[in-house]
Amino acid sequence: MTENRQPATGAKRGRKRSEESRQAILGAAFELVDEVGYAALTIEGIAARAGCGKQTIYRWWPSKAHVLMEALAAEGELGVTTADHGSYAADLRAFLRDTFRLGGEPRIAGLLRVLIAEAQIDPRFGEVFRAGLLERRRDALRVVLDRAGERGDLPSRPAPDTVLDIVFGVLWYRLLAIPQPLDDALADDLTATLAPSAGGPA
Amino acid sequence: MTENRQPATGAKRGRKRSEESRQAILGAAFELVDEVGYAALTIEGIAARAGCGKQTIYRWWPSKAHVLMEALAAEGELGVTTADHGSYAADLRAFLRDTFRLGGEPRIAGLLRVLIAEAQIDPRFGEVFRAGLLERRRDALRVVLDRAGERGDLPSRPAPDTVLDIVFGVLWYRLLAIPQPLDDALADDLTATLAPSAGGPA
DNA sequence: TTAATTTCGAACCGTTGCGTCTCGCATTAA
DNA sequence: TTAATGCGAGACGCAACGGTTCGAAATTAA
Repeated sequence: MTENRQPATGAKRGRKRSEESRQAILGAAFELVDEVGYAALTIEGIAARAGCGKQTIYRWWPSKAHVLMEALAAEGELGVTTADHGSYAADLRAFLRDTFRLGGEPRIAGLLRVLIAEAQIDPRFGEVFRAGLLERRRDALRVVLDRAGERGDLPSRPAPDTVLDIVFGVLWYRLLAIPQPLDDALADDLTATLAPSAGGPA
Repeated sequence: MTENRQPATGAKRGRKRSEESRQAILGAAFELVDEVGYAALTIEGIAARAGCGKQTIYRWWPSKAHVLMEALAAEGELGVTTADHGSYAADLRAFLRDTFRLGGEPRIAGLLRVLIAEAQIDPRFGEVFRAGLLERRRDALRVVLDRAGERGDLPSRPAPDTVLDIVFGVLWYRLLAIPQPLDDALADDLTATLAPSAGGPA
């Protein structure tokens, strides 16, 4: 064990981590996975394209999936949109359209697909992925639901947790099962189903 | 190319395929994936446990995922339940409960998870999996929806295709994203949302 | 300035499983 | 019988893993 001579607050001793290498690695991984596919993606290949040694990757990431997850966060900034549009239906509709548009980007969609796949196969990565991505998205939608609850705007029928399951369920199912366009029509159909007060009378 | 000397109807020449080996392989794969996990599952390991040569596996299946998909069909018989219960709500409720109960079996759930994961990573297997499993399940639920349509029992609000996406979306999302029990309460909540005529007045 | 610490790129190596191939034997139709 | 096919077993070359070691460079505390 290294003895603890540093002051409790950071200020480590030696050479700093190279931000340049970090970005080169993330960029190389993002490009390569698109060119050769996830199965053929290798740490050695990433290192070669990034112009760094394998060890520099192994030092900071436990697997290629971890690299890609960080690359996803770096390249496709996940804009969480939970602005207040005045009503539950409007909020939900906006959330769905934005989320679907993001999930419709082919590069993003491809990454999401292989990452959730790897999360099933590698339990260690699964934890990171669930906490770092899936739960965050659920939290974002929960903001919308909580606001609707305070407004008294929330239908009683599908329980809030069920709404979460339906929204993200449909999103992921379309990505994984039968790749289909994730269009606005689906978003509106879902909105009408989950927030009937919008399209109906009143 | 082998010349076509056989009569058009089967009746090949040489030794027949060993049904004993086939079942030994499927059983070994089913056991091993549970013991060591999908990532550590190897063709060599399956062959060793089944007491057969590697070639006997490679001759009949292109990958371990294909083996497991056949093992799933062999072990967990997928009972598709589309009996007529008199109303759309009752049919849907029964379908959901049965499907959820099946997906709740830990062994089955584990297999489903790794198979849809592999389908994302290996496109060749993806086609087989979508056609042989995902589409079949959609077809089963479509029977229920078509019958409801003929009865005039079908709500206008969620389009039939959207119902498919919601039902299977929630099912798969629960399996993949946040392993939760898939209980009857969820099935009933979904039924009430998709077939409101049931819980409501009239 | 100096010494300690840490990262860097590069190379090496043992292990593992893949996928192909070959062997000798068993089984079956012609 | 003869030809064709499936079988178990195992050898083979290949690719990638993942862990280690090396010298050089960079950074910071003393």
